[in-house]
Amino acid sequence: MESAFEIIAEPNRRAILSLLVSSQQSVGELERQLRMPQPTVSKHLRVLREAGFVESTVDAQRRLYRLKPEPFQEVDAWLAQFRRFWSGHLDALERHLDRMDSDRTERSTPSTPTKRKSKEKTRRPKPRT
Amino acid sequence: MESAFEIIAEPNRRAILSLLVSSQQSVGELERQLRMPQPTVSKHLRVLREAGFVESTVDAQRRLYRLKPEPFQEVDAWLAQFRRFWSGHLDALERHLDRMDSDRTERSTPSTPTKRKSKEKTRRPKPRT
DNA sequence: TCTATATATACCTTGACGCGTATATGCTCT
DNA sequence: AGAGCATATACGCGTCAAGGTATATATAGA
Repeated sequence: MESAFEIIAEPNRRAILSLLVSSQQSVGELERQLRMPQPTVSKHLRVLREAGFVESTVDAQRRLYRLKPEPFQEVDAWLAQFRRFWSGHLDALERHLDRMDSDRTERSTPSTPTKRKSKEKTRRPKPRT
Repeated sequence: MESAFEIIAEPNRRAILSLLVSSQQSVGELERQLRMPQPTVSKHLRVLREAGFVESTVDAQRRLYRLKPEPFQEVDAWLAQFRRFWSGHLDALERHLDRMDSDRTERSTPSTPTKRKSKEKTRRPKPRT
């Protein structure tokens, strides 16, 4: 349960985060809105806190939880490498064309030199490195 | 294993996706670069394919896998609601002020009418800040 | 046809995670 | 001090997913 990705894999935790985006909330408020037992909420909040998604302050008997930005940025940073791929439809088209091409020409691997000929089959008894 | 979030929770799957961002790859190429057993790679690819992250075409005995944009967009869409929060420090200040206010006014739950039986007090001897 | 290669799938085991229940801790007011 | 509320934690359980090993399927070449 280290990475931010595992944290947000849980639907209830995503729901909690979505609720906290409007304003900070106490455990009881989250509990009521999400209609889930209090221990469940507390436990998810603990996970979220330890992962740095939220922090809490004490208000009498309550704990007020609010978001922290860092883990979101981490996720966003990872997602960024794909953004150029899917946000631009240009890229999608590009890849589509590239694919049709490589389907026939038998694609060039980035690492492998690819000395392939036209109709040369991919015959290549590659020894396992 | 429905949501896109659960899919990218797995580190090896994220690694596969990151490799595919440069160009499409065969299972064997991924296997070598990631240094993990072939069945593992195939299994992860299957999960990724069923979740719509990748698609494959046949090249002789090989399968060439490449990315598909939709699930990434889904993740990004969810992340978007938090973006205004972490990118602008302004918002952080806003939240801080809002919090101090809501401490006193005691927010009302959307579904429950909030029957504060006694007059609301919300004692707060230690604001902690 | 037989063999080597490339990928997929089946079976099993293990460990982690989420939930429910019960209980503990902490705070406040009377 | 005692009661009541708000939250945290401990424990047992069921499930599910990931890894490993073995095997199945498909394709190409001799």
